[in-house]
Amino acid sequence: MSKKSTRVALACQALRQAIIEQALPPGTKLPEDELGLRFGMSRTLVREALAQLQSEGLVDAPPRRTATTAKPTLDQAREIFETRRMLEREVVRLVIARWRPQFGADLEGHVRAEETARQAGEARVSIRLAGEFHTRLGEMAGNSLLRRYLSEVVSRCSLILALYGRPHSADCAVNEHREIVAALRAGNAETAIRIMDHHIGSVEARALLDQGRDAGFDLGTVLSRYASGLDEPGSAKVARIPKAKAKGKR
Amino acid sequence: MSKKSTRVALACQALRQAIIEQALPPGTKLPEDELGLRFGMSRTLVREALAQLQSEGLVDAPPRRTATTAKPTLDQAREIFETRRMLEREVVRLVIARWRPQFGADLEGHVRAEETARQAGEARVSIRLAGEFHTRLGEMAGNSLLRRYLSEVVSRCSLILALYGRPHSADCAVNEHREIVAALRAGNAETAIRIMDHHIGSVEARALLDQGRDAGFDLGTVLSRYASGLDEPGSAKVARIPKAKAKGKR
DNA sequence: CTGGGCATTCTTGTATACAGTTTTCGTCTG
DNA sequence: CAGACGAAAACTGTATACAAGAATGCCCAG
Repeated sequence: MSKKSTRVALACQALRQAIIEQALPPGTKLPEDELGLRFGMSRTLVREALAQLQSEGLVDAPPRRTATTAKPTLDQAREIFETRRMLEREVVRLVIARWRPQFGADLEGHVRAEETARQAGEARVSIRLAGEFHTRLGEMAGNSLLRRYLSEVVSRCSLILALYGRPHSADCAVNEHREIVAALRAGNAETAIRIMDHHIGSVEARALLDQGRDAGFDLGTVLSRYASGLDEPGSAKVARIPKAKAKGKR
Repeated sequence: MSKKSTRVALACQALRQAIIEQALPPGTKLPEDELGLRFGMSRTLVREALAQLQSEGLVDAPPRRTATTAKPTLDQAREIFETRRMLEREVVRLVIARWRPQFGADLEGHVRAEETARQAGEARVSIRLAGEFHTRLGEMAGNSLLRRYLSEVVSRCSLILALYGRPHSADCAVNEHREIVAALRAGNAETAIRIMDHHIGSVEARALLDQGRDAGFDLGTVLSRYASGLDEPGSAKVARIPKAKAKGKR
């Protein structure tokens, strides 16, 4: 939300990315201490970040237990997709209503990037770009609240795919995105909505068909990839540096 | 969101209520210290509550300055109403789709309560009930995410009315609510949506027509009305009680 | 073995200390 | 008298301490 580029916002961003890109599978424990250690900040800030992510539905933080990456139930998943479909519909309407030629170029460029990533087999990048396509549309709708809601559901859908979907998702998605752009450009709202609905439907189907698997992974190594801009010991931006009484990873 | 009935949730609730009922006009300063004093908790928790409310759009908390009750711009107000209209539309559709006879009785009871409050001239209660009517619909839609989004926009609309609307708002609203219930009962989605749209439109018109006024009020006395369940000195639920180094209201 | 404590350890809940920023206000100067 | 300066006051940012609640594991009675 607010662009306050504070450290908690960075931590948030790092975790959000990691969760969305499915690097931290649903259910992964997120102990405040350890995150604080990794991010080079105190639990106070980690806790703030976790609260934020919880409100975005990416993290479960039940009262007196360790937070985990969210693990939505099938019912919740359905709700999220239902909501997403509504929002995307409205976004399409708004984008067409406010259409600028520049939008077309912009979106087409994005789709090209998706295609490139797909061909390169860059799963992680593909996933991110696929989400960003929708986010981008959300921006074009010119309603920041709607954009926020859309971003939230899109993120959560990534999470759901990680939980219930099959590993390598965004394949045909690229083509569907291309079709959507074409429909938008043509300015036919009903058509565009129909395609978008179908697109979401196919994503949902992919998600709710087969069951998830658990990959092996390590919290530390994964996070180190996402913690750029944080935890630079010599940053000197901060008065006191957390003591980090490293106890050797248990 | 999560029903964790912790103290911060209570503080949140108290502030939210106070803001929605327009007891704390937009722009009111909310210093962490003073809130902590009032609520009998430390800044840590107050801060958490404020963060939550900020994410709901009820509080502005710019980086290094005192938080205030939110003061949306006209543009933001328009965005919020636009979004609300979308959500309410979808809610109406869903409610009709899942209609139970009990819904009718429930809603009619609610409208009666609104009517009673209106006649009694209970402005504060009227405002709350008017919002709850929509919230109630949100529950009947059977989609908790959608419900959350709806609650959020409804709250924010109350805030907007406090800022830009005329003092005593929810008058004719009761009748419009009655019409909506009738349309829902009839099961005609298109009609119900049309009425709902008109309803939101009239609320919006009321809001964005004349400008706000500032009433006299005092943070302390206002909050004391909303802090029930908090700050009971003998509650003994907590180990340590904040020291409350009362410095006599400046 | 085998389930039920009970001690130990891991983590979270919450208050508080201290440093750094922003505001406020009074005073001084042109 | 307006604006500038500067010191004091009011707050927020962040780390940390300590208490208390879960989780884990171990030992013993049955």
